[in-house]
Amino acid sequence: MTTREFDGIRLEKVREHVWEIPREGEMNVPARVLASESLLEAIGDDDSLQQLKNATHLPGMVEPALCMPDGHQGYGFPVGGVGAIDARTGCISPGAVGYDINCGVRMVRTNLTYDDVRGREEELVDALFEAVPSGLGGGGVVKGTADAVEGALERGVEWAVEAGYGIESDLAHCEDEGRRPDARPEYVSQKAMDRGRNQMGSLGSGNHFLEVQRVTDVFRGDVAEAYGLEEDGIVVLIHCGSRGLGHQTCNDYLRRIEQEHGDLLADLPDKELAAAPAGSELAEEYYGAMGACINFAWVNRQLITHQVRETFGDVFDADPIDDLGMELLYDVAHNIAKKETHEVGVDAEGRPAVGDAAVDRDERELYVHRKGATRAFPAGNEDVPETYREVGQPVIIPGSMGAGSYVLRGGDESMGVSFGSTAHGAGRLMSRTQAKQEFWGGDVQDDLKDGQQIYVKAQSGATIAEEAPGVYKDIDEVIRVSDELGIGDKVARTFPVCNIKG
DNA sequence: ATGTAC
Repeated sequence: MTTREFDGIRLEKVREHVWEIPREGEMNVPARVLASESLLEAIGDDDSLQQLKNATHLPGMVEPALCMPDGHQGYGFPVGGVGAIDARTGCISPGAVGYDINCGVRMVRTNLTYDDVRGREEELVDALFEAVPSGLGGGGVVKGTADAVEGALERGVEWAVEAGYGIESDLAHCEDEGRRPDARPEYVSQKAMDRGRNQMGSLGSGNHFLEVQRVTDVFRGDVAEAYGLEEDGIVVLIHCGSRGLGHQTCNDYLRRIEQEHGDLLADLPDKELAAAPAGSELAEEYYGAMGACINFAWVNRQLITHQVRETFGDVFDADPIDDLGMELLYDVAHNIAKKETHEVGVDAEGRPAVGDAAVDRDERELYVHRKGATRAFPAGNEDVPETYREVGQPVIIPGSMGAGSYVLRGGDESMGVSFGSTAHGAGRLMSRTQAKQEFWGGDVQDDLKDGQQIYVKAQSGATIAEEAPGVYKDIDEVIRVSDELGIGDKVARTFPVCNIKG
């Protein structure tokens, strides 16, 4: 048997791209890493494996805890982690969702080709930079009145479209149609709402960005056609989340868990995994508040989409919808927990079980935590919008600003292998601190422009250094693993034209 | 990720 060991954690190769940390001690289930040998080396280089192992201690975890091929260490639970926990007997963990609730990415297609934008990159990047608020702190597209914040939290994209910031088809082209049915705005604190108030329609900082891209490769022509993608076509990618509002909400509930459920916390190997027991008031309140933050993040990306459409309309002197065909291709969340029903192994008494103890499979309602992982439902799944149901859910996976991105479709194996999930990006190779020691923002910017005709404009040079292409794993390798496992199939590849950052 | 710290 092929094995690998990192800092005393041993992994056994189950099959190609699947590595298992066997169950031992207090682990409820084994853990699995979905990675090629080279990606596993990168994942084993930080604390991800220990964090993944720790997460198997969470009560009610069913089936192995998973790390996607782009995984790296995060707060308590790895970024790139998927944890499926029984929604009746288990728990829900804010750290396994992430501080940036519904950080996610959407792609807007256009009728433009690369020839239409070549030579006008600087004009375009300047106009977008002007139109889309970015960077730390406040300033949004709309005035965040109490009614606006409330509408966004309660109704998501539906609110934004009714307020004039989108078109009807935007709703269907968004995960959950841009609205979590179980959102409970009353469980979002006043402090969180105050932080979100003047951030409605703002990119933020860190790895968040807005990028104009050209399609360089089409791998599955029929699926690309269903998605409205063609080689040489121009698309726009928007990557951001719920800003201060989601961050505050995560923080609020972590503190409340510490105060109200210290007993559960004491049994966990890492305080950062703090979880509210399923069925508790706190679990219900966090789940409802998180749903509202999810809606807020969707509104955020929707308002930015509106600004992008207006800007393209101005720059190309055309109607963004009728002439430029700027329809939303799809919007995916990659920091989220949702109640979903999946098949899990059960023992003779019908209790969730793994390995030899599992004698049958049965459906269970689970809190599926996807932290830095993207839902990737296959063709035929009823949660895939009707227009895409025959080909599978679009999965948008951004790479670094020097490498480009991928559009995948949910693969036929995703439900059985990864609770209908795949990777969410290239995944960091080093910390932000280390990145700033290795790179200088201005140099990175010059190299991208001179070497690859990629025009980057950012609020802060430090952010460019933190997000330098060399800070990330190889996106092609991440996607290869997803494709070969059959959890997310390659549809098209894009390459950056211009990029704005916080 | 984040009014980059309780």
